[in-house]
Amino acid sequence: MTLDLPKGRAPSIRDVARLAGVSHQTVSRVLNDHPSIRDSTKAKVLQVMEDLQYRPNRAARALSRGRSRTIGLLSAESAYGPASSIAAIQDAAREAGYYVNTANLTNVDPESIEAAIDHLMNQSVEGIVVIAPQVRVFDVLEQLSIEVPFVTLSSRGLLNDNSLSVDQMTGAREATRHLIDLGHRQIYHLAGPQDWIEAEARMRGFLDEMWDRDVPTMAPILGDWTADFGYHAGRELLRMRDFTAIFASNDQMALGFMHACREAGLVLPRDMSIVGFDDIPEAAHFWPPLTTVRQDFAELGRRCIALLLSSLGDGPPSARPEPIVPKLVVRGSTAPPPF
Amino acid sequence: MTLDLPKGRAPSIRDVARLAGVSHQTVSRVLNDHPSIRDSTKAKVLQVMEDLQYRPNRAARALSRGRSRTIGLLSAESAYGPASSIAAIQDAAREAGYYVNTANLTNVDPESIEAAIDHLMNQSVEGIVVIAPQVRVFDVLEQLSIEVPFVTLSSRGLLNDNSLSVDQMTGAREATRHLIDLGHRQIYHLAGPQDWIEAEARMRGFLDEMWDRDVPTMAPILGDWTADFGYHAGRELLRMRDFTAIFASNDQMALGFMHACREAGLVLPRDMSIVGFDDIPEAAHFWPPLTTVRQDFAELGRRCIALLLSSLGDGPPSARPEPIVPKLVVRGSTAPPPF
DNA sequence: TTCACAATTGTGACCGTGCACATACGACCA
DNA sequence: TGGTCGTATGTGCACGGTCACAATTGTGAA
Repeated sequence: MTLDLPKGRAPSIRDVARLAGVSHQTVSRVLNDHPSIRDSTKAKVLQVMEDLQYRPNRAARALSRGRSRTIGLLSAESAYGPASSIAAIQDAAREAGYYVNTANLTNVDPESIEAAIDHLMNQSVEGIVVIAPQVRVFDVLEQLSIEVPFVTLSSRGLLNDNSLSVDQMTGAREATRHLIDLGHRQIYHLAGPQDWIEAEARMRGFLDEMWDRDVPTMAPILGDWTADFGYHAGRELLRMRDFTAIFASNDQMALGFMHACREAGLVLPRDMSIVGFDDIPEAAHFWPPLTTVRQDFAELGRRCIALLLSSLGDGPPSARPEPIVPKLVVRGSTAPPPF
Repeated sequence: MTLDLPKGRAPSIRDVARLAGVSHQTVSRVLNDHPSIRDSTKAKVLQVMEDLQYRPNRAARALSRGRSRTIGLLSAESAYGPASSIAAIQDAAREAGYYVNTANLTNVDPESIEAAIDHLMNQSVEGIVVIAPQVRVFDVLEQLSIEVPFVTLSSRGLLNDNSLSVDQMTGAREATRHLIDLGHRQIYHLAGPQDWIEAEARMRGFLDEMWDRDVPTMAPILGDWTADFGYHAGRELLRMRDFTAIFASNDQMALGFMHACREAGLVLPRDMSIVGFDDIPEAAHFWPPLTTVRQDFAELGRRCIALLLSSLGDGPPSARPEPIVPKLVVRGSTAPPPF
């Protein structure tokens, strides 16, 4: 006495209801774990669902509830760090029953940013996570007056204060202090691109520490995060050997700089001390192994979702979270100055 | 004479219709670029949409059309390569008017894989892209009998033949040939994890080339892609200096191996030749700069979406695409053997 | 038994859009 | 003048869930 089903169409709660001999509303209740359903009824319905390979239709649910359970992720194609936060974000969101829709940003001109946000808004995302740490992106976001809660992964107390970050300044200060403590007095800083928030914070940390310790500073070099840049900058800088240490704003640039040093015949770390930032997994195997600052990107990603969910009214009303403090990892690329 | 709108609710086509003095269906036609609409009518409707900041409701659209315009991306947390394909996939999909939903795979046990696929299916994705090149993932996929078209990024002609890949074998053969041509006869292969399809293909390429050139092979070392592994494996291998060259299955392991070489007092490339695979952006700045095999991951990602879209009936019926051929990049980490 | 009340289940409308079909309008031809 | 056709627009319902509310059943106390 099997009733047959409309073929070519996925089964709906009404199909399930008919076969289970209940009303569609009862099926809906089973789906949503409504408290007052007789166990026997529930079992029967679940059995039919199983038989029919029933899957709730997300669009219908979103439509009738007015909630999409989707989070948008705006990410700028970029370095190691963000990439490892992204996985954490997706995992955390999924665990909380949300879907994640990603939009990539290849350019940071206002049009692209707006287009990407638009793309996300068009799918009725309930919240947005922004991992695009360029200053410019934030400026655009600020003007866009986005209608949904959003969280940014960077350290500027702007907008709705929903921003999270690693405490870049402290990390940079530690790195700088380490060099000063070793006895270095001529220290360059290989900074990240001017318009990156992280780059700015690291540079500030460097400058502040130098200032506090009364060490005369040399103008930072503005780079672009790549190993290539570190290499070329190194070639330039090493013409005048007027420094004994360098603090690079990320590990890639540090690597490129090391390359330039070896090419110039320097022995590391005897002739030159180098500190990086990020602690990418390869840093321990550079030659010499790189002294750097470790950040916990995964933790950052998880907190990010926690914060967003609390904005959405889901999850605990997370207190304004403290920034994650990064940690200096001393390896073989730093030593006292040669004289 | 502005009619006011229900507040607290986003405007719908009916709201637009009312204000524009037309029927909701006319508004729908404007949205979908229906050919027979008077220009004046269309302009009027568009104006009202603009005024109201109207956004079509995606859920409603998906429900009524029965299409979600969403693609699922199943990705295994992994190395450099896939990461750079992902951005390309997302861009290409967005350009084609699709949304991308990502599910990460942290474990590759069958339950996790099934859960991830389930997560994607639950949002009514129309197709799935799989970037999870472990053999196991494919085995599970094969058994799961997924109801939507899907494309995989790897070189096994299985399932619906919708798989794309870089021709790993050819790349590996070229790398190996390069070492043999330099005069090396004792060559180790530092392979990737057994269960990765790429790892297998590269190992096969290595073995085939060695065989064809009548060079006796030594058993490959099975690694885990990390620089750490390359380092530790290197320490072991270098106890017996019974080889003059090594072909590592990715650049990270090559880096770790170089670390071990220097620690053992070897001068590179004089005492040891090393070839990697992938050409990550940092490889040119290793010490010495790494000879490696370059793959175009972005192109791979783009083709991937093209293939999936054609399965979905969108886009041109792309002919079965040829695999992308990687290219050997010779740098400073290879030289003739010492004797 | 009978009533109050809680537990369980059913009914119908609604969410916002697209589809099938009906209708109105104008042009053109016989 | 009437009929035919093509363009432009309107009407009503379906999509698959959820919500508010109504109806039914079961349980214990009076």
